[in-house]
Amino acid sequence: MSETLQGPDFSPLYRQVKELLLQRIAAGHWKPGDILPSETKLAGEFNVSQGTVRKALEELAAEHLVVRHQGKGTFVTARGAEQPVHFFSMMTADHQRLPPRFNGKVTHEVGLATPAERRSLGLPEGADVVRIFRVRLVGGTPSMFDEIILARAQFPGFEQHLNRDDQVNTYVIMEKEYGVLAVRSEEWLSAVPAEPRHAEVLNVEVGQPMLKIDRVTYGVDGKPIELRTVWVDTTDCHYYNSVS
Amino acid sequence: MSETLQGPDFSPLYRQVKELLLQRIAAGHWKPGDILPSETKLAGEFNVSQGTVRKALEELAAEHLVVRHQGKGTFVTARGAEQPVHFFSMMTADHQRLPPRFNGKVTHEVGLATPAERRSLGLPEGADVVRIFRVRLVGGTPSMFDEIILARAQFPGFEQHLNRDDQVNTYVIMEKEYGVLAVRSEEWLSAVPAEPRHAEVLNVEVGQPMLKIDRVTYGVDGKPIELRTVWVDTTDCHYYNSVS
DNA sequence: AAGTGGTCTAGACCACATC
DNA sequence: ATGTGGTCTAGACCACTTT
Repeated sequence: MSETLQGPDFSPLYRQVKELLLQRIAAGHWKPGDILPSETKLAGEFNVSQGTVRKALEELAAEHLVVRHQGKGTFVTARGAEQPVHFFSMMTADHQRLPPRFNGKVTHEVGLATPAERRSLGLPEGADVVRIFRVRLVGGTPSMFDEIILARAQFPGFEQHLNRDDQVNTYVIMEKEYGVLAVRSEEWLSAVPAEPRHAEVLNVEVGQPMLKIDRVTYGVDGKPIELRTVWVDTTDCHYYNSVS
Repeated sequence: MSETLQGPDFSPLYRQVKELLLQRIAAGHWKPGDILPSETKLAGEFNVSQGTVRKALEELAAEHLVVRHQGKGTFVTARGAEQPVHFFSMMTADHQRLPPRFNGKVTHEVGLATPAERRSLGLPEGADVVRIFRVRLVGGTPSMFDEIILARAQFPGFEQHLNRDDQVNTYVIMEKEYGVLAVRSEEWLSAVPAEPRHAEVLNVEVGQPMLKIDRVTYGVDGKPIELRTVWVDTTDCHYYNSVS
């Protein structure tokens, strides 16, 4: 790595190191929760200085792909009971995080992806998707209606995992069962009238204002892995965002 | 700065440097748009290494308090036509930024702050607030209703600045007229039925779903400077958020 | 040519966790 | 005692901007 690079695809050394680490994480060489080699070892392996490896790791940490602990080491991000998914923005009225809790009735359907779904998920024509529906509870009362859309080929049998527990997080399942790490989401919010199918299960009137959240979630490689729409009765909770 | 600090209020050198720079910006020693001394000069002044100053500046840049340009220098963040406020999350239906445009009819009232307003703004009992009301246009049609609440003592005559132009940004006014830099916002979103006062000016039916955004904005010193509630008709626009 | 921030290196010492 | 990441330093060279 000592020769000078100048080509059009030039990038700083630490970014090249970051890219290599990213590829190994994406390929499952290190799995969520695994410890990475120390800065010194990585520096030796890549023939760069420890400071260069450090800068690569700091960027990965800023993107929540790894977690660093002084005295312990650097670990691939793992979600679970201890480490909740950080990109979940619903809060109770008194600004507490919402504990994940569902009513246990998960339904699903398998079908051909619509053109819009294919575009958003990057799927070829004729691909199948799984659409999963469930209801989230806030303080015991049904308040949110989830519709989750996944590529069937990427997550075969996904819906079965959701039926096993009433508080499973879909991103934890993706991680533990399919080795797919959710990294980033884009969300679009609007206010819409409650539809009959929501009124039925959420104990609201048809037409009552609901917060609608359209979300696309991306994996380590930057490709979309999930589409989700959530309809929320915001009587008892809010969507929180801190922006700087 | 060579003696070892160990006390309960210990903080790394680069954070102390950052704090000093922050204080100077907050005090108006450097104003928005001003260039800061180079890393080398700051390092000399503070008797630390250039790398330590760099780390302080990088943190300030990450928080959008300064902007760095290779070959030119480091500048205090300035908002305006060129550099729009980055924490404005409403997008048109086709994912474009909304140009700021108001209908020009700004109304306001001055009154005693309510207990809730005092708590949110950190005001003493008996303090006055100004409440400003205006309507934002999306593609020419009125779509958003703003209620802006400010401490009267901090921003005397603020409402007059809003009447001068139909596309002024309140944070630009705070910066240019009062030397107050808005740095961070917290927002809470919910869906609510349109009230009569909104229906009247936004051309919607009473009861129609509206996106309600409650926002608190903080200044350089971390103290709240503005309360705002925005009611949005999300027919033609969405609230966008990218979360990682 | 001179000055700026961006990258890279090498080495020192510290704080923290584990053995 | 050892190993980890966190801080701090000093110096080199590069890329970009302005004079």
